[in-house]
Amino acid sequence: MYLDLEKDLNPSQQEAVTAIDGPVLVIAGAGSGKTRTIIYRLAHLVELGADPQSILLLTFTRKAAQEMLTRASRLLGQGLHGVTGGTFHSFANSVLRRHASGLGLRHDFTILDRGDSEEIVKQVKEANRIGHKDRSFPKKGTVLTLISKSRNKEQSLESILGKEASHLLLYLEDLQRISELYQAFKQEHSLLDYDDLLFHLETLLMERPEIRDFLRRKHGHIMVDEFQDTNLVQGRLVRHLAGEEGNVMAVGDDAQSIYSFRGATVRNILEFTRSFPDTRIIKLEQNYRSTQPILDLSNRILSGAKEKYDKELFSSWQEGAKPELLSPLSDLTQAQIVLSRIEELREEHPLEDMAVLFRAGFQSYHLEVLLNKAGIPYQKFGGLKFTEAAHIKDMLGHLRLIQNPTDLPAWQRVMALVPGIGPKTSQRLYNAVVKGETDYLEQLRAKNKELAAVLDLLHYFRQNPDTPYNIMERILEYYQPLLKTTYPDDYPKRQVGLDQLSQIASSYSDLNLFLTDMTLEPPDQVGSEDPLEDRLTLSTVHSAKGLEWSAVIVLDLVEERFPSKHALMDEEAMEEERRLFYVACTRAKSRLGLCVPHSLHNRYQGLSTPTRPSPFVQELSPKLYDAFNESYSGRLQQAGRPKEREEPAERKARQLGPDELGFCKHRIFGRGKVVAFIPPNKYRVNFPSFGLKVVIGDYIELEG
DNA sequence: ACCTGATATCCGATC
DNA sequence: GATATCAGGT
Repeated sequence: MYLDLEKDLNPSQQEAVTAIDGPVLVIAGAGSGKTRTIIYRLAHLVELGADPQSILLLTFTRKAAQEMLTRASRLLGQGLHGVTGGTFHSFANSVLRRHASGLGLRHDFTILDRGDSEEIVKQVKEANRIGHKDRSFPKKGTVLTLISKSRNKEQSLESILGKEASHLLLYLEDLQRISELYQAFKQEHSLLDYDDLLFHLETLLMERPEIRDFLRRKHGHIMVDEFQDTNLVQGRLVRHLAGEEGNVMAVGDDAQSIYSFRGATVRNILEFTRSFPDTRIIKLEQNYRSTQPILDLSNRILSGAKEKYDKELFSSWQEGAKPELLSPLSDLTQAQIVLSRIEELREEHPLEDMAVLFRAGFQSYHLEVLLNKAGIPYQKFGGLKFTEAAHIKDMLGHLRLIQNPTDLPAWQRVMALVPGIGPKTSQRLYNAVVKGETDYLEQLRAKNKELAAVLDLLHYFRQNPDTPYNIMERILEYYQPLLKTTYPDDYPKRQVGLDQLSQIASSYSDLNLFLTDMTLEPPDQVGSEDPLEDRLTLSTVHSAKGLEWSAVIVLDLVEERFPSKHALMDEEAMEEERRLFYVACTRAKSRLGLCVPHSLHNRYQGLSTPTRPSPFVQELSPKLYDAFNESYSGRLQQAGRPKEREEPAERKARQLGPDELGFCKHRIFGRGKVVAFIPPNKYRVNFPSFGLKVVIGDYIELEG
């Protein structure tokens, strides 16, 4: 059996598949068969006799890599054993494990997830009494975000602060100090965060040319997917690995770049041709996914961009329903309306072929409640991850501590579970353990039976290594009772989570590998029920990247939500929001719904605040969609019919007309965007550095 | 001295 | 829902 490229692919795709010598840059529009092209290229390479081991496929998630490999082997009718496929991070991890000693690292280093890194930030901050009792000192999460941004964008903390958080500039020195202490702490205790994986790999490749050359020889064919979302180090890593004349293919779409917040830059696409002078550039512009009406609307979103994209997708399917603009009265009724729309669409499409997309994880809460009530099964991507739940972290903490006794975040978690031990004692114990001072330890052990039991348990497994599953079974014996006391309300749910973790663990024989996978590629939100069940997808737009559904509904297309309020004052950020919206719309094959609620319910003020439609929606010509409004009876009504009444009765704040809403100046907060008027004389204003504030009218000066 | 529970504030997207 | 600090108890 061999591939019929001419029958299965269009000419551009064929070119991309067969250009296997030298560097290739593929600019692949949304839905242009990018994945298909990569799959055929994989298969084609192997068919031509390339050793699968020589292929390196770098993708955005491991899931993506795995899916491509499975589909390619199905196409070929043979397994593709030996292909290295995964994320930059997982690739870096496996190289570093093998060559850790070359960098003065322990080969069993621990990888920190975000929460772990925050814990370390907190610890160095407290130990050095930085920002002590200062309420306005940035929180550990903010501190970590800034440090990581600085590293990812390879800019000084000062310039990051100046651009994104100028109100924190007065803490610059403290933040720099924390950053240094954080780096030193990781180094000292064999801990690596996500950024370290990439930078350490780069160091290794530069300092050890023999290792670099070995990898170059091994991976004669490199493919990089989602190239628009790689950051500077990743770009350099590709260059190091490929060499100047390497057989490297980068696939990306500058119009879909949505990760600049973590340092991704389209510069990598632009500079690809400079790094590899003989690059062939291939464009895929024919869209095989969406109907023409959906593409028309999507193209229109891009045409409003500041930076122009020199492509316009055209569809293979002309016919199709126009996108729908749904305008519920509030975000609460939006959930209701989306639910009924899904039930209608269900007549045409299975649940698994539909998705509801949103900007941030919490935006689906209302809908989730209703879906549960209505008994509609769903899976959610983005938002809280399986491994971020407290009980899972507790369990993994024990395992990590067995593997690396100096893993501080794990230590803190485990010790916090022991009665009578709080943060101070835990810290002191940790210091004693690291320094090998047994006196203090013994003293406490004698007093605290529970402490002795836990330490003995950990010690036992260090002496007698066992499978992750067996270790977990043993730890559960003592953790299970704790679960009930600490989570009296929802421990059954958490019990299920632990069972799932056991299930996953049972397929691993190596503890280190299991732990690494849990941080690097945490399992998708594990549904409790049958995995084959027909389920609706709820997802953040970011997590929906690369995926497609027949019907897609996008929530909360109002200012502050989508675009996010963090982006309102920053032009570049707004452009990224625009591309994000573009990505959301181009996920849809035949049905697209855009929701623009008239008001948002504000839990903490206990009232509904009016909204303004997203500017990206406002600039769309009404010809591009059919509009429906929610009537006061809760039903959708085609727009253009006589309206019943202007304002809902319960609305407490008056909606400002578009002309009245503008910018204002505040003596302390600076310039901000007026979001709403709250009678009698207050305003809700979004200040770029301070966030949303309710201010009294007398204190601000309205512009215009 | 330090643990533990109560209370106010804020909330983006990911490996 | 989480984080950080405060107040009360041992």
